[in-house]
Amino acid sequence: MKAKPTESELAILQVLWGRGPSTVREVNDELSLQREVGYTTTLKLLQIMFEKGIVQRDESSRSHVYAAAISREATRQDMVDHMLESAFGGSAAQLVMQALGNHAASAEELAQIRAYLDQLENKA
Amino acid sequence: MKAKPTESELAILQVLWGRGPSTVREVNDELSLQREVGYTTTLKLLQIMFEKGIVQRDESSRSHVYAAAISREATRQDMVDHMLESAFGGSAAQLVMQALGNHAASAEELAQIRAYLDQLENKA
DNA sequence: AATTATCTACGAATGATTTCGTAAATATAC
DNA sequence: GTATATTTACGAAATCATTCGTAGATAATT
Repeated sequence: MKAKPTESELAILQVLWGRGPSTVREVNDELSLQREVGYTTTLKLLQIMFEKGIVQRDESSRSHVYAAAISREATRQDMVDHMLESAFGGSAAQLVMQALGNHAASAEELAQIRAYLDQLENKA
Repeated sequence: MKAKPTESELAILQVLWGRGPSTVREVNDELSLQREVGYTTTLKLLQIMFEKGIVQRDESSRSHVYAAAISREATRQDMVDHMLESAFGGSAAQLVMQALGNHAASAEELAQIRAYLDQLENKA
């Protein structure tokens, strides 16, 4: 099952991952902090995402409660895989260097990455 | 100037970056190796990309010759930046680890990344 | 009880992307 | 020179993503 949320869907998933299960109102309120978005627009998107199986919902109360049905991890991985395939010729190293290049990671982040590399190599 | 090519446009850019300046026929022949695509579809896409300024073209011969007008590097960077923003909360380290996680980089690639980290830290 | 507010469902408009058919011009082959 | 093939330009259909208005049901307020 490949997760390929659209741009708007991803924004909603971010809210659900961050807040946990939420009503349309709650999702819309948080989205509205960033950009203007109508309530029924958020509602419609959540309904579409429900049909697609991207979110699940609890209909026991009048205000349905939506929750992400795909994990942040898995979604990120699918997005990275897709980008690797479509733009980096499958080379993770190329992607990594591009990501670090113009994006001035902090010393702490760099150390974190080194530790991760150590872990990867010890496993092999 | 933000480069945000669509999926199809990216596929064409890949061909142009790989082959250098090419005719519609040449681009279409290469694309056809991967998936079925009509000649006029490729033509139309290149015309649209020309209008958008994504490619340039030489009309001196009857078969126009198209070339990428944006670099692979810059395009990759824009894509990475966009993904960082939309899915990784701006954390390059998170993206890097996600990219290395399920994608079993070779020992050679890992070494390449280490060298790149060294270079980054020496510069700071 | 009547009014107001909130929520869901639905449909539809808008815009972007992708695809390809057809016509006209030009070149190539017979 | 006539027929065939190749190429460009154009338009338009098909699909997808985004947005929101309206109607109807339910709840809350007065």
